[in-house]
Amino acid sequence: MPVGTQGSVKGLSPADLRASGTQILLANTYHLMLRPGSKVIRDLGGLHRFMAWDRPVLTDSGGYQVLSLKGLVKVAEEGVEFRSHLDGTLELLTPERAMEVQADLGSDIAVTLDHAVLLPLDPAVQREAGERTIRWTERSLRRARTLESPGGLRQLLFAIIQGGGSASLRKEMATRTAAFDCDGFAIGGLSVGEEKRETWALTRATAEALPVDWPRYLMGMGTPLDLLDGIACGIDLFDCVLPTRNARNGMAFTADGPINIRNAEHTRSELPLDAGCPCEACALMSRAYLRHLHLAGEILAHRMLTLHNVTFYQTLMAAGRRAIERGLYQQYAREFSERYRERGGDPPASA
RNA sequence: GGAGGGGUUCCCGAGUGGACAAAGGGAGCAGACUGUAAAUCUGCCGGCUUAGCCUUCGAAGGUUCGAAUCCUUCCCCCUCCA
Repeated sequence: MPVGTQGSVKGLSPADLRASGTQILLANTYHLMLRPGSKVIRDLGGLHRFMAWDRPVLTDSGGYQVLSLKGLVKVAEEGVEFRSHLDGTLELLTPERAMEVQADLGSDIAVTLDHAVLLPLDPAVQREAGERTIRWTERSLRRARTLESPGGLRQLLFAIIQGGGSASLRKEMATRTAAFDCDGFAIGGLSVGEEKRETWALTRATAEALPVDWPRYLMGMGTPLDLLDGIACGIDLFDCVLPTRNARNGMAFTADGPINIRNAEHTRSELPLDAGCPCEACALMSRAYLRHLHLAGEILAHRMLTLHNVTFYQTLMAAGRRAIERGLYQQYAREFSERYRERGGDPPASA
């Protein structure tokens, strides 16, 4: 799921997103609640109509903003108190309100409010955040069942699982969350300071404690290799800002590893970003041209690199799905990883 | 011909006797970015055998313990007047 925090995958139009192979987007409760306001979007027929996107949307509940936003005032049992980053207004985001906003937005998948924490952290505090997340999940789901979305859409509900850096706590939280009546599960609070090995151990522990046939969504990850590793742990859905944010910062993901388009080595390179990528940038544009656009501050650089990265991710996932259907996933993931890691760069322009 | 202003490290531009290899910005080079307050942020940016040394502030010479800063001559640019 490409990330479209404010109802936009920065730089891409709905047509671009369709061309990239994107099936579902993520948007954000907190940001859209502050601007333009969830009632405005509801009155305009919901987020799909508002942003001219007719495919599925998942909305994040705003729990991540506890970690990312400077304006956080406090996390209490009632909910999360924020100082709006737009005008300083004090805002209380409760589990109930998070679901009300998401119902107004009319996302296809709404997510419960959670209490995410950064690692490392005192185990007692990790437990506390996990327990609070369970209570908030219960409140979120109860409220969500009383709500109606624009157009009578039946909104699917995903429950977020926390549990910090402890596999046993994660397992327990997963088991207890699995007892709730919901449509899928989101694994939150990972890639927040722990070692990568830990990330996968925790992901696996969580996923194993969840019912097999329900969708599992690993929140906020990751790199192309992360996605392949995540799939191997039993994950079905991902979101991450890396392909879009890093595109704007000059990074392109390729089968031969990430490249920084600013680097001088691309000055005269007539190669595409990735010869195997079906995106418009790779079909038509050289690295030299994209480098020039980026250094010149041209908006087109951001659009084309974003289009490329999102297309690259979607192509990677589509190929992964095909490999799974044929029972060849491990081989697919290994071959991709080896090339991605080992070549780790571009052939010289003269080659 | 007369009056005045100015030449600083790739560029713009501070600096008017010691804290100056020289502020700041740009350009350039490299790095970071994982449920987006990010088209953002960080580092490097004269050379070397790097707690030091060498070369550098238009050129040459001089004053001084010490000069990008003061003096002399020269070269070059700009403005105004005739």
